[in-house]
Amino acid sequence: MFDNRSNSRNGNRDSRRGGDPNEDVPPMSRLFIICNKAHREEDFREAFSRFGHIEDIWVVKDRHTGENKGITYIKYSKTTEAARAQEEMNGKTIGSLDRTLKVLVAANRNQGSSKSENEHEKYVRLFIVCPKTATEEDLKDEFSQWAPVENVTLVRDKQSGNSKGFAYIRFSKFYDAAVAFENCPAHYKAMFAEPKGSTTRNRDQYSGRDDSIMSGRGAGPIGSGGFGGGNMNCMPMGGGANFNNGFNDWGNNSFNNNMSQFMGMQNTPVSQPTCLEVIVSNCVNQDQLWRLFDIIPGLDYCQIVREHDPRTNEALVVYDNPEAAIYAKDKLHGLEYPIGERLIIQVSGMSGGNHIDTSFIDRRPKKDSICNVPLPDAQPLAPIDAPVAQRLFIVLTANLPISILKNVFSCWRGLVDVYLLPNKNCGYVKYADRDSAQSAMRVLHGAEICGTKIKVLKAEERGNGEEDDGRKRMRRN
DNA sequence: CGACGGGACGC
DNA sequence: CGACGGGACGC
Repeated sequence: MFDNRSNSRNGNRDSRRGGDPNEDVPPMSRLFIICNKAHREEDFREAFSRFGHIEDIWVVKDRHTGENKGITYIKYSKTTEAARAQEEMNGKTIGSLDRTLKVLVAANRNQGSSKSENEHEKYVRLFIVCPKTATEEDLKDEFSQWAPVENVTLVRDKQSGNSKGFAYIRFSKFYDAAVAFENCPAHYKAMFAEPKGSTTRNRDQYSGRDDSIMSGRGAGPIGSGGFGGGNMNCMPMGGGANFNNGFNDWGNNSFNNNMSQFMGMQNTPVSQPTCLEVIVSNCVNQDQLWRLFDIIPGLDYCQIVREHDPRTNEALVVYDNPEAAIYAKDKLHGLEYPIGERLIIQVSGMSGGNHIDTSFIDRRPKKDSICNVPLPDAQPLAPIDAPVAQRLFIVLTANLPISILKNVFSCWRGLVDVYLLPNKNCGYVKYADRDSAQSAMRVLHGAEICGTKIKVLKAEERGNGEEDDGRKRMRRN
C-alpha cells in the first residue's frame, strides 16, 4: 500500500552518493501548518486525509515541557496531494477551534524558517531544460496539456539572444505546477524554480567545463553502486575501525622516507596520466581503495570498474604522472590488503613485458600505458562554445573516467567536449576541427584505453523528436 | 550490437 | 508568538 516514491522524478538523486536526508521527497510534499496549540493529530488526520496519502503527521511539542507549540507538519506522498491540501486548507479552521490555519509548504529541514513575502512564488514556477531550438510558444503548448500555463520564459544568452536550453514555466496555482511537475516527461528535468531574488539555491555548482580537461583531481571516489556499503568485517587489520590508521602507521615507517626521495623527482616534464589495473578483494570498497592509493601524491582517479571473479574486483587507478603510478605499483603490488588478500597491480597496457627493473624511470610508460596505440602529443582545446565541426559517437566496453577520455581525445586539436550518457557506456566527442575528429576516429576506433575497448564512429544527427511530436500529442483540457 | 548532457531569470 | 521528533537498517 505504499506509494511508489522512487518514480523517475527521483532518478537524479538516487544516482548520487548520499542523497540529502533533509530534502523532502518528492519536493514540496510536506506542509508546514501554523495552528492552535489545542489542535491534536486526530484533528489534522480527519481534515487532511481527503487530499491524499499522508505519510506522517507531526504535531510539534516542546522538547522539555511537552507543550503543544501550535506547529504541525504533514507529509504527503505526492506533491499534488500536498498542493491540493495547501490550497484547500489555508485559511480554514478545523475541528471546533476557531483559529484559522496557515498552511504553507515546509522548507527543507536544513534551511530553517524562511518567512519570505513571496511564498506563492515558490510554488508556481517550474525550471526545466529543453532543446535550444524550442520556443516559448512550443513550451507553452507542450506544458498546457498538463495544466494551464501562465507564461514561459526562456533563459537566453545575453549577447546572441539564443536560448540556453532552459526555461521557466509559470502557472497560476501550486496545484497546476504540481500536476505539470508530476506528469511532464523526465527529459525536462523539471524542478520547482527558486524565486528570482533568492540566494538559497543549493544546486550542485555547475562550472561548465572542468578546471582542467586533463585533471580529475578532487573528483573523489565516485559512488561505486554496490560497493559503497561494504562492511569491514573481513578486515582483520586493527579491528575494522582502525583500518585507516593501520595504514597511516604503515606509511610512517619506511614508506615516507622513500617518499621524500620520490617527491624530489616530480619536476620531470613528463606529465601524462598513467593508469594502473588493480585486482582487489571485493571486501574493499572504493573509498578504502582510494585512501590507500592516495598515499602516493598524484592520484587522479580510483574506481572499481567491474567484477573480476566472485571474490575480487577490478579497479582502475590513475595518477597524473607515470612516476607516481610506477611508484604505487612497486610499493603496493602484492600488498596484503586486507591481510590474506593480495593486491595485484599492473600498469595498464604493459601486461606483455613488465619485467621488474630496478630503475622505474627507465620503464616510464608514457602514453601507451593509457592507450594501446600511439597517441600524438596533447593539443590545444577549442573554447567550450566553439562551433562543432564534427561530432563522434563513442562506445566503450566498460566504464572509464571521463578525464581519461578527455585526455585521450585532447591529443587532437580543437576538442570541444567529451561526455558519456548517464548509466551507459557510450557518449559523444565534439571537435571544432573536422580533420582532428577524423584523425582521432581513425586512430582510436578499436583501440584499448586502460584496457577498455573503444569504438569511435561519426555521430548520427540528433534525433528530431522534439519539435514535430508536439502535434501528435493529445491535448487535454 | 550502442544514440543524445546540461541547471537559474538584463534592473 | 512562524520551523524540525521518533524510530531504526534486512533477505
